[in-house]
Amino acid sequence: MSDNKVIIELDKEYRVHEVERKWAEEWDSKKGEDSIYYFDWNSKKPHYIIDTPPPYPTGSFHIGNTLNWCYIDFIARYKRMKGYEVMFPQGWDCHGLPTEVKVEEKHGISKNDVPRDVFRRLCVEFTEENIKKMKETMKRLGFSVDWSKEYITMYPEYYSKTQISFVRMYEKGLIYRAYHPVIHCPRCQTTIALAEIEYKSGRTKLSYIKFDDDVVIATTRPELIPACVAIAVHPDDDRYRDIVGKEVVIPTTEYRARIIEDEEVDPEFGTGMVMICTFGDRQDVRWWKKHNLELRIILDKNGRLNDKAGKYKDLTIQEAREKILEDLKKEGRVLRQEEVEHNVGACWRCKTPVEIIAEEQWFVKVEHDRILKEAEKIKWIPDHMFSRLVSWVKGMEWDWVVSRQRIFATPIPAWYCKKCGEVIVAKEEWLPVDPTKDFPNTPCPSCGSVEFTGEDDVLDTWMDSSITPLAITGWPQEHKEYPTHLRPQGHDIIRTWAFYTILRSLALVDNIPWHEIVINGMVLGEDGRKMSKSLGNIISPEEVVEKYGADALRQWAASGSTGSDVIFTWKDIVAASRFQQKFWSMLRFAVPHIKGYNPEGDERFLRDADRWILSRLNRVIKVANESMDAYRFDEAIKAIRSFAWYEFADDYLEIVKNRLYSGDEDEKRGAKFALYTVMESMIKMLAPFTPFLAEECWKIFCEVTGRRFESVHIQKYPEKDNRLINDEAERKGEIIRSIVAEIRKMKHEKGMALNAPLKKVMLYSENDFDIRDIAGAVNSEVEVLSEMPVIGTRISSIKPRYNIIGPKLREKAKEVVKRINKMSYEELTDFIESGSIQIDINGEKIEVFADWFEFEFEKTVEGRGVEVIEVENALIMVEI
RNA sequence: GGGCUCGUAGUCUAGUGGUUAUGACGUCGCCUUGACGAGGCGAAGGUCCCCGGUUCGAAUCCGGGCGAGCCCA
Repeated sequence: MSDNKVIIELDKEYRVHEVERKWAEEWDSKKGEDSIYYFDWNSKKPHYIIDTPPPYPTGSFHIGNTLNWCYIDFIARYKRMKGYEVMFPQGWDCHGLPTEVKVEEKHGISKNDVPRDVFRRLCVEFTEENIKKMKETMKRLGFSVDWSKEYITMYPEYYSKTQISFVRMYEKGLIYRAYHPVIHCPRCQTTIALAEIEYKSGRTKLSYIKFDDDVVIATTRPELIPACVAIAVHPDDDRYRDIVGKEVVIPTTEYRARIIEDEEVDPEFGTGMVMICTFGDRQDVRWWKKHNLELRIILDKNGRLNDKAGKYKDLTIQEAREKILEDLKKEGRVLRQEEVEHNVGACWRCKTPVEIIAEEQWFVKVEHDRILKEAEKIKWIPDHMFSRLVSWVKGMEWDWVVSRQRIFATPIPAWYCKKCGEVIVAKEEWLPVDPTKDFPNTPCPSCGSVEFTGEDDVLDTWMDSSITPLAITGWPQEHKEYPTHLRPQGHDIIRTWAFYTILRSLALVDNIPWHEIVINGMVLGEDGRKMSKSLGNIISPEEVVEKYGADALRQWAASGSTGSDVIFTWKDIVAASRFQQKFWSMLRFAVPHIKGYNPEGDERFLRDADRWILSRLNRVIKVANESMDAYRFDEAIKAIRSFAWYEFADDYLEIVKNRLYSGDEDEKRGAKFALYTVMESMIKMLAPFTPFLAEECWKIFCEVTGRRFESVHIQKYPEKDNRLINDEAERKGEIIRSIVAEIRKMKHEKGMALNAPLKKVMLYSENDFDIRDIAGAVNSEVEVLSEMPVIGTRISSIKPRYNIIGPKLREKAKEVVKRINKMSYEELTDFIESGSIQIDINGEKIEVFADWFEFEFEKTVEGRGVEVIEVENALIMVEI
C-alpha cells in the first residue's frame, strides 16, 4: 500500500532528465533478442524493413541527422505498434576523404608517408571512435534501432559485399575501363576531387588570337592552344554561319580543328568563337564528350607539357604561356588583350590552380531510361521529389566514375598482367581481397604470365552505400526478402544516394530497392539560413537534450511538414516541453480517480460529456492513424496535442471535476471510464513521438490500474472505435461545453471568481442534454425551461450560402443577394415561413429558397436581473 | 546558368475554388478555481508578395514579375 501512496502523489514537476536517462539505460541494457526493438526474420508478423541511411562517422550526430532519424523512429515505432515486425538497422558509411584528411592532421603525417595498410588502420581506429560517439547521441535521442543489425562498411564483412557487387556488375558488362578527365594538382601531383577544389576569383588577360582571316578566338589559356580540338560557335550566330564545318590550322602546331556549333556557346563573350581544348575547364570536358572530339592531352602529371605540345615540350604551364604568346605575337596573331574577371579552381591545400588531365578510370554504365522507368514504381513522398531524380538522370552527361585515387576505401578487386597488360578482375570466391597485397592464383588468361600489378585505385564510397538495402536483406549469401519497404532520407542526396541505390539494385537483382521513399528537408538555423560554422547558427542535438530533453527535440522534429525544410527554433522546443509538463499534470489529475479502476462494463454509466469526449477521442485516433500512414507527423502530433490540451484538459476535465469529486458512485464511473480510456489512448498515440514520456506515463498508468506493465512500445496502436463516434454526443457535448464556457466568460467579465456560486441558471434548448455537469462546473442550480421564454426576436444578419447559390444562379447571384438584403423584416419573415419567394430580375422570374441563406436571429428579453447569453442551440439565462 | 520548393499577423506556420483564414510564440487585460501560474480565461493584431487571366466567386487554379531557400553546374 505504501507503494500506492508514492504513486498517487506524483511529483508536480515532470522530471524530464531523470525519466529519459532511466528509460534510455533500460532500453540499452537489453541486447539482441532481448531488446524490444529486435527484428526477427522468423516472425510470423508482416515484415516492415527500413533501409536506414548509414551516416558518415564524423563524430557528431548533427541536427539534420536528428530530423531524418526522428522520422525513421516515428515510423518504426508506429509500425511496430500497428503489428509489424519492424527492422530498423543502423549502418555506417565509413570510407571517404575527410577521414583521410583528419587522420593526417591528427598524426601529423601524409598518407603517402606510411604503408597503405598502416594508414588504413589509423583511419579505422579513428572511425571507430567517431561511431562510438554518434551512437551515444542516437541512444540518448531514443531511436529504436535494432543494434544487432548494425553494419560498418569499412569491415570486411561489408566491403566484401561491395567487391562482390563490383565483380558481378563487371561480369554483366556494366563496369568498364576508359579514359576520363580527372582534376589534377600539378604541384601536389595528385588527383583531387571536385569537393576539394577551392574557387577563387581574380583577373587575367583575355587574348584575341587570329587562327586565320575568318577565325579569331578569345582565350584566357593560350598555353592550351596546342590542345585545341575544335572551335565552337552558337548555331544562331549569323556572323559565323558560313564557316561552320570548315577546318583551320591551329597556330604553332600542325594540328587542324573543325568549326562546330553548340548552343552553350555565349555569343557575347569574346568573339563568340570558343576554342575547345582537352582540357581547359569542365565545359571543355562536356563539349569533348558531347561532340566526340579527339583527346589530345598536352599536359603531364608533373605539370609540364609533353611531346604532343611540339616545340613547347617540357615547359611548365607558365613558361609555355609566355613562349606561345611571344610566338603568336611575332606572327601578328595576337590582335588584342584585355583584362577580365575570372574564377580559378585551385587545390585546397597548396592553392595552385588545378588542371584537368585524362586518366584511365573505372566506370559504371548508367542506363537512363531503365532507371527512370523503374524509379516511377517507387512511391515518392512528397511526390514532387521524384522530378528531382528525373531532371538529374536526364542531365547526366557521362557514366558514373567509380574509381578514386585514395587509400581508405574498398579496394577495386582487379590486377593488370605485367607482361601483356590484360585486366584481371577477381573471382567471387577470392573476396574480400586487397589487390595490392593478394594476387590471382591463376595465370593471365591472355599470355599465361603469373606476374601481376594490383590495382591501387579504390572505389567511390557510394559503391559501398548504394547496396544498403541489399546488405540488410541478406544479399548475396541468403537474400531473404526484397524490395525493402522504406527508404527515409534527405532531399540533398536524391541525386546521389537514392539514384545510385536504384541503379545498383536494378543492376544486381533486377528489382527496385524499396517500395516507398520518404524525404525530409534540411534543418535551417534560427535565422532561416543553412546551419554553418561561419554563420555561427549551429545547434547540436546534445545541447537541446541537455536543456529540454530528447522528447522535446523529437516533438520539434515532428512539427514540420514532411519534405519541407525546417527552421530550428528554441520556442518550439520550449512549447514542446510545456506540453510534456501539461500532459504530466493530466496524468497527475487522473491517477487518484483511476486508481484500481477497471473499465469493464462501465459504458452504461456514461453521461453526455463522457460520450462527447470519447467521440472526439476516436476522431483524433482516426486522424492520427491516417496522418501516420501518410507520413504527416505534423498533422498527427498537432491533432493529439491540441485534443489533449484543449478539449480534454481545459474543457472535459473542468466539466467533470465536480462529478469526480462530489458525484455519487455511478456518476463517477462514467467519468472514470472516459478518463481511463482517453489517458490510455493518448499515451499510446504519443509513444512514437515522445517515447520516454509515454513509457513513464504508461508504467504509472499500469501500476495505478493494476495492469501488468509491459512497454508501451509493444502495445497495440489505438484504432478508432466506431461505436464511440457519435454526432449526437458531440452536438450535446458542444452545447454543454459552450454553456459552461459562456457562463465562465460572463463571470470573468463581471469580475467574479470562476467558481463563484450563482443563484440560478435557466436553459432553453430544442436539444435535450445532460445538465449534471453544467451545474457542477458553473456552481449553480440549473433548470431547463420547457418553453421558450418571452423574448423579442429580430434578424441580425443574412448569410448567403454561395456554395449553393453560385452554381445555381451564376451571374445572377449577386443581384439576388442584393434583393434579399433589401427586404424588410416582414418580407423576410414571410419568406422564411413560406420557404421560398419569386424574384423578378429583368423580367425573368426566379424562385429563391430560404434555405439558400443562413439567418441569424438576435433576441431581446424583457425582465430584470437576468443575463441572457446565446450559444448555438441554446439560450442561457443566468440569475446572479 | 539549370532543377525543385516556398512567399499567409511582429516572428514562425497550417490549410483551402465559397464570403468570419489555422495554430504556436510574442504583445495587452483579467484570474493563485481542490492536475498544471512553465497554468487558466479573454483581447488586439492580416492589402494571404505584386500584376494580369480563368470564374458568379481566387489567398487557393493558370501566366508573368519580384523575392527567398535548397540542390546541381
